[in-house]
Amino acid sequence: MSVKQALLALLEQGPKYGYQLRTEFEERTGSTWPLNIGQVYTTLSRLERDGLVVAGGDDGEGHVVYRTTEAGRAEVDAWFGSPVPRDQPPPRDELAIKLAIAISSPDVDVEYVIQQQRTATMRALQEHTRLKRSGRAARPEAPEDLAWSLVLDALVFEAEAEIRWLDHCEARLARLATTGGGTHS
Amino acid sequence: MSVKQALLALLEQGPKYGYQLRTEFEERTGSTWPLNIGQVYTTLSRLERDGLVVAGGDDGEGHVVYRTTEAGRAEVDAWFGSPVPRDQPPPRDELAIKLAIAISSPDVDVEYVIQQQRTATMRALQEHTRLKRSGRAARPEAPEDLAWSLVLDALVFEAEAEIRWLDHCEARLARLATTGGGTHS
DNA sequence: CGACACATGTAACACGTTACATGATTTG
DNA sequence: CAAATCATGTAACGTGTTACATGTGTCG
Repeated sequence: MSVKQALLALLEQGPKYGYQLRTEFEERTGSTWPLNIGQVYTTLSRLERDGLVVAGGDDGEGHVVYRTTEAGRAEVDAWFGSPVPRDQPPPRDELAIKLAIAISSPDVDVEYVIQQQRTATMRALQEHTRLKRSGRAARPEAPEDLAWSLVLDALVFEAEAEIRWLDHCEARLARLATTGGGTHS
Repeated sequence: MSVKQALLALLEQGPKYGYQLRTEFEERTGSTWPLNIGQVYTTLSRLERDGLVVAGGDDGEGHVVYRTTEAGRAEVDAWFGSPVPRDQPPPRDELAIKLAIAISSPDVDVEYVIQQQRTATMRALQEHTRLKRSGRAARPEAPEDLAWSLVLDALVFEAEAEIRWLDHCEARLARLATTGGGTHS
């Protein structure tokens, strides 16, 4: 649900062809989220079918160039003008679901699950900070570098929150084990 | 990619039928993520097709009862035994993508986008804390209540991290505007 | 020449959502 | 009786992934 709008937003800054869209998408997010070229073309077909973009208009090099329509422009404005919905059913959080089910399952060593996850998340966190230190994002001058830097920060913030939550879960479970709690189920 | 494993894990605690699986899933996650009943049946069909569950064995009330196979049990063990992958391409973050593209787009008021999002996320955060105060999660005694409590905590931690990130973005952009930066593009 | 990047697609599949169809049982 | 809940499914669609097919241009 985000590739569609992202491609549309990129197209609004000037007509582009498919391969170019992938390149620009990856540049602006610092190659954090690789975008399969196949998906670019299928998404463009659907956008065209829905009247949000039109193909046509040579760029003098024989590329299949797309540009936004009025409806497409409206869609982009709506995207930027409204927040990503964070109320109502939030997107499913696999980790939270996993722990929730693990807790009420005998035969599952919840402590171990938590420790495994923390190790993995900390490794990811270290990789993100390493990238920040070493990359263009270290001294962002161009807007694209700033964008990359901020994307990396988002990943860092998310990872830190996840680790804090895991610690929190561990503490709650430990307290439950020592005080009344006892065995579950 | 999480409903499949969740249903499988629930089935490993005893044979169940479709409707029952939805109820249990929602109970254990405190109705945070409603699960469409249609998806339960299609997922069960696919699990059966893949040899992870088998249908059959009456429960004495004419329900279509499923139970895990050996392969299904292995799948569940693998799920609990390995972390949710947080390295390599992390799942696409719509908000991060949106801001990254917005930053390198003239004609987009990034400040406004950030403020809109912060308002929405703070509203969601308040709703989560309200639920925590008022619900069963306030004094978790049963394991399911603890699970719900922890799920709510996860949502709170995520929302807080998002707000911190938005503040961070705003600060970086403000600094860029006052110091050298100037207009982009 | 051979490998690699550029460039455009198609097909098959996985997962998820919504809406529809159908019927039994329970409860006000 | 009417409405709600329990219960099982199917169909159509949206989005995303992987793999395959095909061809051009460039560079060592």
